[in-house]
Amino acid sequence: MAIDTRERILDVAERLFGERGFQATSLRDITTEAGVNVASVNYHFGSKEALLAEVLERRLEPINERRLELLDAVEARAGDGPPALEAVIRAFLSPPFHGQRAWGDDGQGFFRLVGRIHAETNEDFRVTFVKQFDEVFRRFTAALHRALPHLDDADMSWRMLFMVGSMAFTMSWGPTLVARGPAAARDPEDVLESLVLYAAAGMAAPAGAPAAVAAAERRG
Amino acid sequence: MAIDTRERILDVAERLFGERGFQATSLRDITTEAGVNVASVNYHFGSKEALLAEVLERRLEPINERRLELLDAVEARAGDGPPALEAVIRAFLSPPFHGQRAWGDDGQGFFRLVGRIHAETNEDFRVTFVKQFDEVFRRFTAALHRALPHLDDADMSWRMLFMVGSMAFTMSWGPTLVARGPAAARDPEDVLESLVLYAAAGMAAPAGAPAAVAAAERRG
DNA sequence: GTATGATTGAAACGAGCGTTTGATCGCGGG
DNA sequence: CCCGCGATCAAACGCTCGTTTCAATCATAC
Repeated sequence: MAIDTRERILDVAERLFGERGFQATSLRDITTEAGVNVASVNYHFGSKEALLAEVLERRLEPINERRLELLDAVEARAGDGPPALEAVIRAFLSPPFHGQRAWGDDGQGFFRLVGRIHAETNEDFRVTFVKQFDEVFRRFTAALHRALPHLDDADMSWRMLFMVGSMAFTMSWGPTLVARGPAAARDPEDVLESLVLYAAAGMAAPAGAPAAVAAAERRG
Repeated sequence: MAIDTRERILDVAERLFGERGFQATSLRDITTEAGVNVASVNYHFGSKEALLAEVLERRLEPINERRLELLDAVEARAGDGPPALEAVIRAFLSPPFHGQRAWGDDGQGFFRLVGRIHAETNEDFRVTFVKQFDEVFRRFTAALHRALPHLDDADMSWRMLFMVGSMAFTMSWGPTLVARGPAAARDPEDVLESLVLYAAAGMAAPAGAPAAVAAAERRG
């Protein structure tokens, strides 16, 4: 009956998981809205968790591919020298923003889902989830190390966490912020640009002394 | 039987909500572990949602109070001039880090919960949740505007979102990161210090032109 | 000591969940 | 023509959930 049951399920699941969260969305919500039978989810995907995994993979794979492409270009441009910090960061941050009607009446599904998924789910799922980013993290960590040689491994890990946090949070709360405060309304491209500037400046901040040392220095 | 049933419930709920998330934690999980009857949650709090609200409020209220105290001190020190950017940001970021055994074997409960709660829950709950921060946001927005007069309202809103995102994400994923990469292990105080430096640099970044203008300029 | 109101307890309620089952449908190849 | 098979369907399964009920228990004031 349906043109493609699998795709219909994936589309609706993406939107509802994004709007309500994974746990709060029932398979019956999804299948009813998609106009398919409840059993078809288990038939096509095996389980609700597997459906979530496929929803994520369908979008994340091209995004991570694009990130690596852009990073390749940035590194090629840099030659043997250190790559341009802002360009590296833009290569990382821009793919999830593109091709998304990020906020507005529709199309927030995946955008919000990505934000949500970082905080929901259990520890096991986190581990599987992180694996999808292994190569991306490795490549970008190396590039950022070359661009910012004054940071040690720990500094770099934490600052990348900060950057991903800003991104995820923006994707999750951006629509809420835009809906509540018209003053903040912005084209997603502009927000991306703000985020790149912010992250680049944060990344480039001087390495701090450990808190204990800093406190001691403040004391004299 | 219990010394204080209410407190026992709140303690266990805080930990389990943090470890597993709100939806994934059942009242029976909580009451069993707390050694109290299932019905006592509804008796003392009214509902599961109300329990969550109280778990959050119990910690957030003193945190937000402390934020305002610290901001008062920073502004008093600044007199009529603009307050010190880094000090304002530290006033905002440090209270949730203090008094928490942020990572390690125990005591991650609230720390992770705060990170989670930003991404979980439905739109209705978000609105109620945000209200708790009304005064804090107003005060800090004003202080940051004085410290960073080159930013307009929209820029400021988005950058504060970026900052909160870094914080929330760090609280949620910090324990995971520390558990997985010993290289990244750090005292929570040190991570806080890194976060302050990162956020201060990001906040102070030059205001960007809208993306369309920037693209036009790149074209010449 | 007893009345009173707050608290706790065991049990059940009804609803919704993810998943499974087995019958049925549609359709291209022998 | 019908066989075989992937896809779909209605229905049910077993379970867990948040919440409610109502009797038992406790602490306290008279």
